[in-house]
Amino acid sequence: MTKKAERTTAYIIETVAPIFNKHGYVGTSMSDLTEATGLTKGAIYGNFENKEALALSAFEYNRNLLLSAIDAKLSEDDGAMDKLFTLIQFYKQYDVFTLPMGGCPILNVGVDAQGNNTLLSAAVKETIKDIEGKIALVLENGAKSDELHLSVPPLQFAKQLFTMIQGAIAMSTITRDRKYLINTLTYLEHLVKKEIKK
Amino acid sequence: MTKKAERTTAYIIETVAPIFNKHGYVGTSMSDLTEATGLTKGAIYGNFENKEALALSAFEYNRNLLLSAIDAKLSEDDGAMDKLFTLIQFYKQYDVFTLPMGGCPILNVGVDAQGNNTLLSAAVKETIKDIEGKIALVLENGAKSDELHLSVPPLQFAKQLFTMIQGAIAMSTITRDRKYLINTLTYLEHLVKKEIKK
DNA sequence: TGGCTTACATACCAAACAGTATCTGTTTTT
DNA sequence: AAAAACAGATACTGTTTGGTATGTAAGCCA
Repeated sequence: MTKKAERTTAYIIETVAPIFNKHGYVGTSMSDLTEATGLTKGAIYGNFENKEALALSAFEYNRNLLLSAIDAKLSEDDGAMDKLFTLIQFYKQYDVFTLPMGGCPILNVGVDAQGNNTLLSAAVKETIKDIEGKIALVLENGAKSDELHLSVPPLQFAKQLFTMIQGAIAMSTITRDRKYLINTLTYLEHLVKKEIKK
Repeated sequence: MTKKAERTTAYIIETVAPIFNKHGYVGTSMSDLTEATGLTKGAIYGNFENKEALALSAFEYNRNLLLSAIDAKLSEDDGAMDKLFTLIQFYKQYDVFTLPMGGCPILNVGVDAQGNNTLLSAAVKETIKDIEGKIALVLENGAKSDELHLSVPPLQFAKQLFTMIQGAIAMSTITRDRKYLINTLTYLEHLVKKEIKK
């Protein structure tokens, strides 16, 4: 059986992650967290060195949820083209997927931590690199198996695609209008088809 | 001659705008602002009702800088196509343009105020609508004069274009890598050419 | 230049901030 | 079941927060 503290640590992270993601690092106070968890500061500081370490763990938790979901989607189908379309389909619902974690962690933490918090913004950068790598891998395999053709290197195409997706995410979170997400990803679907399908 | 307080008010806004934009609303303390301006809280609260009103004025200041720059770029050329390319060229340098104001106000304030601050996030939404409208107008005129053809309504195309631009801005600010900006806008240049040029 | 007005500084407020030392009750191990 | 280890609550630290009442000096107009 897991030790008491381990369960508490996990519970704190789960509870706290959406709050940090929604209100930002400075926008989240320790008393917000004690209120949400029903625990005291003694309990939280017993499990985490300080506020920053907790925020970092919270981001990593959200990030893992996201990366796992992407991995799951990318392993649903066999063909590279199908993998891409499934991913696009996933991002069409990205707003409802990220709702329980308080929005897109990449956008929220990335913008929030920009400049102010080295650790957090490094973690976000790493996450972006991860996702771009996953997409690039799909493209590379698709190119190797002659399923698709690329006019630019796989990683560059992956970056372009992800940039546009992230744009749709940014616009729909800022305006709270999910049409940005749906319209852009529908367009990307058609763009990918036209651009790289053999 | 302008009255003393008017000049002070203007001075405060100019000085404070990049700070709010960079560190966010809660991330900016009144003492940050007294330090930056060299003024005291008495001076600031004599010119602004409260912190929120000051932050709103600060955003509006940055927003006007941005809108004016866009207007200037869009009136440089005559043709709709040229206007679009000049705009794209402007956004290729958007990072150096927004450097003195502490980054993109739409992205920074939009994400920061999301949910937490009704006034600010409404102002951001309004700004987005403004820019999309400006782009749509160019497209509409270009379509009327048969300079370009659109498969979707002008406003929808404008929204798509702006979404992708905003994606490039988001990625380059989060990663601090201006390649996202340059590559994406170079791609958009070619996309616009292929998609709507007659 | 006198006297009124306006602009800013000083000094202060209660509340909230992150963080911690200490104590107690509960697990866990022997 | 007793001892040792640990987890979490309580109560507190000094500092900083946004905001304000009052004092003072500069600006402005007659």
